[in-house]
Amino acid sequence: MGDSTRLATMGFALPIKAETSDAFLRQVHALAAKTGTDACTFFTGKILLLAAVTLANGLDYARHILEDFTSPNAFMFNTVIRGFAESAQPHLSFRSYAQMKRRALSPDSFSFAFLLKAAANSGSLYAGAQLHSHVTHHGLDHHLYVATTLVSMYAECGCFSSAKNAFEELSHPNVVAWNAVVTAYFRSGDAHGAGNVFAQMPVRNITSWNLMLAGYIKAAEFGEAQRLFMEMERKDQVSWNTMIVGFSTHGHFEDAFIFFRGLMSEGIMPNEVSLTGVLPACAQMGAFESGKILHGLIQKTGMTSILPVANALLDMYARCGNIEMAWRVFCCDMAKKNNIVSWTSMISALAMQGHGEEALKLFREMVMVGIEPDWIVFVSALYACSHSGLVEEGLGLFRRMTEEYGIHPSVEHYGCMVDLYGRAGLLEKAYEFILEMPIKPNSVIWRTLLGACSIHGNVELAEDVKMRLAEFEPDDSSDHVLLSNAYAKAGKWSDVVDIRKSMSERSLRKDPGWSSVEVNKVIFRFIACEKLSSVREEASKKLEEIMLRLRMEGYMPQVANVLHDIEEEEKEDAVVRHSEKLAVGFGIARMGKGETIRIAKNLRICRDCHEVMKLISKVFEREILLRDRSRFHCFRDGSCLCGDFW
DNA sequence: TTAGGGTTAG
Repeated sequence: MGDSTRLATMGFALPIKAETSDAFLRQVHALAAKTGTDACTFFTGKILLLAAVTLANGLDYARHILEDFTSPNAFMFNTVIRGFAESAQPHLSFRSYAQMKRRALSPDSFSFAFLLKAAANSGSLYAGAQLHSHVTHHGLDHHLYVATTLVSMYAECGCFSSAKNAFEELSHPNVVAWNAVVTAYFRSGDAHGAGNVFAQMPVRNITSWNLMLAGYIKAAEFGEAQRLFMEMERKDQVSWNTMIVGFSTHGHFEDAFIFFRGLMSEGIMPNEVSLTGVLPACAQMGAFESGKILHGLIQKTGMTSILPVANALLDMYARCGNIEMAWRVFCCDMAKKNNIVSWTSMISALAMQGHGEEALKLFREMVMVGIEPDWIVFVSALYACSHSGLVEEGLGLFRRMTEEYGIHPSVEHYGCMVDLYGRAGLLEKAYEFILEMPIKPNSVIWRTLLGACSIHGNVELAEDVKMRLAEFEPDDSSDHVLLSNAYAKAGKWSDVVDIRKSMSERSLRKDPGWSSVEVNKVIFRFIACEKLSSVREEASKKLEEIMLRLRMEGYMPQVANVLHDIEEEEKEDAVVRHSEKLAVGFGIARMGKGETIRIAKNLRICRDCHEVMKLISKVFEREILLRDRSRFHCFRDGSCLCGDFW
């Protein structure tokens, strides 16, 4: 067989999703040029397709091949248009389309399917509407595939009425077109309308059901999603994954676990989507033991080399406070290449434990190995600085972010800077910084400063900031609490009482705080004001015992003098029954002495709880690892590794 | 040899 025949045959044999190396493809192409095989549109078309789909810089390569080609056909252009449509720069598809027209080639239904996808992916209604008129001009607006893509494009670009019109153009829509219009309803925020269309559908397939699940969950209609899920005669892996991911991302972690177990008990093997769904639930809840079991499963199924899975695993260990295991995942599997997500998780992990210097070292290492920092990793690096009191380093980093990397600071970066000054006690600097910000400060920025005022007891500034915050959300209870903490820190008890009273009168309550603790691989979550249950009773009883013992050791609650004027009921909710105290009580009741009590909390720990945890660790000889909204606290022998800086 | 609808990490 001659070279040219062999190469042409290869054109047929090369599978599209093949793992192809850049060198191999270029070699094949060069050989083809020598033998004249590259004149074959079929062969070169396939090369273009392979380059566009599988190579890192394949699109530019493909475009160059196409430019040099004497007589390209529509297929070749479609391939490159498709490649760009799915890339990070979908608008480049339009350039290839222009080139196609310059070469006097007529776009077909395939071209428009890809081009409309490009318009959808770039969110450009302008481009989409223009393409629509080209579609009409070519008489393709009733084409099933093109019209379906039109529906999706308009929905994606936020133009619901046009999406509906495009659908109504179809005299015989098939199930895919129906599905597209249901998705369009959800996109427009009309879950009820989507439900009506779903009810009218002449035929449904499993995807119709699955997109209803996803739509209801995105609309926070969890009950509807559950009801539909129960009604489904057949559930595939996507159905289960939709529930796991959906419930997990909306903070319903227990439900995410239930669906994950449901998937397993159906005999379906969890895939990377199931795991990237359930691992964040473990991470948020601090479910270390459950996370370890998942790690075993991941190793057994060879998924450690799948980067999103490895990164979710790394983040789980980081958020469960096990930095050693996080390191192990970060370093171990040589088959996977850590990307910026892995580095960011590792940097945050170190920062959360107060290892600011090490976090910054890792950041520098990341830059050294050639990873271009993005805005998120800068948030983590700045967070590392603020949590370890590294003011100069933080300032330098903030400057370099713009000067060297051209990243314009977002409100998150400004927040870190305010925190950096604020925690370090440079409150006036923080205040000036906010006033000089080129973007309008939001409530988070002001609340960060208010938090710093409360730590340092600067009442005057706290009052000013509180006034500014009232413009945003006057009824936000956390602002009142922060101001009252500032008064407390400054010893102004009567002001504390006034605030608490006014909160009580206006029935402002704190966000329900929760804390979770893992006992024997089972997670127990305690919520501040929930009704009595047997578990809660057990925790409360133990807590009373513990507090009695602590009082005997000389502990005085920091709130005793704060709350003397407050209604009895209010006292109940207050510091005495903070959820982290219940969690630790439950941990002591149920766990053996040598076991670390791991607690995760959704809000920041208060000073009183921090003191109590320190005492418990000493009096009861327990190690307590507590992750709050801000960082990790590790209580051992009567002190915390955070050194009371948080 | 190319297509339309549903689930994926910081």
